[in-house]
Amino acid sequence: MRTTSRHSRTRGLPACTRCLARVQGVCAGAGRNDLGWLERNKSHALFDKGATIARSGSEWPFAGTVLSGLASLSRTQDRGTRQVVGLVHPGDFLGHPGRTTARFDVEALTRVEICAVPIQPFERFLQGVPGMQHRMVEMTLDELDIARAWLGILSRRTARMKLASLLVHFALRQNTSPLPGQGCRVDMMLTREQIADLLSLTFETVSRQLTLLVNEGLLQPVTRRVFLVPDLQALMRASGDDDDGGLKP
Amino acid sequence: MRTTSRHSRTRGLPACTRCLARVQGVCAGAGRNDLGWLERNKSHALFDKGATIARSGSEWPFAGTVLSGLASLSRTQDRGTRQVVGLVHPGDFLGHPGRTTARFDVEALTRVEICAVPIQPFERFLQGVPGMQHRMVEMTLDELDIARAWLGILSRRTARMKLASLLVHFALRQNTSPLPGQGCRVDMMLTREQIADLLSLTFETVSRQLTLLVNEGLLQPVTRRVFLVPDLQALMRASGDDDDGGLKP
DNA sequence: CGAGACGTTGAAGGTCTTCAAAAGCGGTGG
DNA sequence: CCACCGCTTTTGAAGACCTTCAACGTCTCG
Repeated sequence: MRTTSRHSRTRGLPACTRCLARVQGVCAGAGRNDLGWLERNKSHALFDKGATIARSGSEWPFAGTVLSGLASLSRTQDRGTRQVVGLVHPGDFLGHPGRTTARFDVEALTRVEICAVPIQPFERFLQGVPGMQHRMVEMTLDELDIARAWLGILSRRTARMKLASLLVHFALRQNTSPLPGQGCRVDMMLTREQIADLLSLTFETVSRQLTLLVNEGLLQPVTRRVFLVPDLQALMRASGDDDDGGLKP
Repeated sequence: MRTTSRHSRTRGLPACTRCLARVQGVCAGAGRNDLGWLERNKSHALFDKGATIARSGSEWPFAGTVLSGLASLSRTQDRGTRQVVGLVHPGDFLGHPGRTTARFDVEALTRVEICAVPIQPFERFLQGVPGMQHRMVEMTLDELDIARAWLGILSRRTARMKLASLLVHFALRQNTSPLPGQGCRVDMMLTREQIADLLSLTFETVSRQLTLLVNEGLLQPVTRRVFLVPDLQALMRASGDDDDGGLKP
């Protein structure tokens, strides 16, 4: 298995104009002319599952947008124990303006595909495009909101609630407009062990709670990591105080 | 008990030049001349314990720095349940540039004293002072780091570890330079119930774990909410994987 | 002092973890 | 193709941990 990353110039990358980052990512702040600069300077970075994308304390290798896969931001505590403090989904941006060193380890939880621009040219580029500068600030604020939303997941009291919250989180990230009452698809992309890691649980508990949710009809297994959610509202209810899952008269 | 806030013009406020915000807060980005503007426009806001400082979705009433007390940022879930997503300590800033509505409820956990500036004049002021603009971005990034550090506390597996983490968090915020091997003082400022709320535990568990930590000599009670930490390193060890509390041979 | 909020302690029960075993799935090579 | 291997997932049983319900101290302030 490859554990290193491969960079390749632009090859295989979608044109900026049809990239998802154009709509929701950094590039939403770029004008049409600026896109040309990005188009010329971007390159493709691939990371295999388990690869380290950035290490806490060391320099950010690049600024970039995740195109596919899933990465985790984690802190390594004093001794060995690792704590995940956030997830990076497709469309999310990696790197911060004015901050050259990483504050957290970034690890590829699955195979990860990134559209990357070398950090220094990007910084200089930012100076000249006020729209993108402003966009970067906005994105930092968004990131803050996301970190706090993530807190809301982790701080749930029971394993059931944590898991339901995480499923909802993935569902909302993967389904652009989940209609209420409409079913939707959720790809966890992770092993039970990785999920357990995220939620500070054991993989056995994750497995048990998942089968419970399936038995209750809140989930339908498609593959082992992909589920159908028949009723997202119901799942959201299960992620909160849900003692009345056993309906009270 | 008063539940509303009182604003009073500058009276009782320390001069900007000797304010802690000058060193570590927003104002660290301000020049000497800019301080004059702040000095003229700042006012004093007092909130009693339990008072709402800002409500999610509604407009920020002001931009300001907390001078004393402790406030919580919390999300109100779909139904009733409230989840704390962060703490605001003295020296911390409230409000965001370019974002006029609050994303979270801000509640005074104790009596809170704030040095406030009306939001619109402050926004205009920011435009003219590049140093402070930059400082605001930095502070947002810091806030992000703090939110993620907070995640590290909440995601601890056992009540003992959560509590130890929170104690360390407070210790580091309240003691500017805690020397290793040196004792330090921690003021929790909160009731057992509020602590339990923060950590998603019950107040009984908090009480029990605190007495355990005291019995082990990791804490010495000063008052019910103030403790002496004889060995901060030891407490930090207790906040991680600490099975060897029962020393292994 | 008496009331009310805050804090401690005990016992029973539920949830999660730990240790252990076995089954399912995906590859590789004979 | 199938046997085999490693990794993932499920399931079971025992025990640790946390919560719940309840009673009792303690502190503070009118």
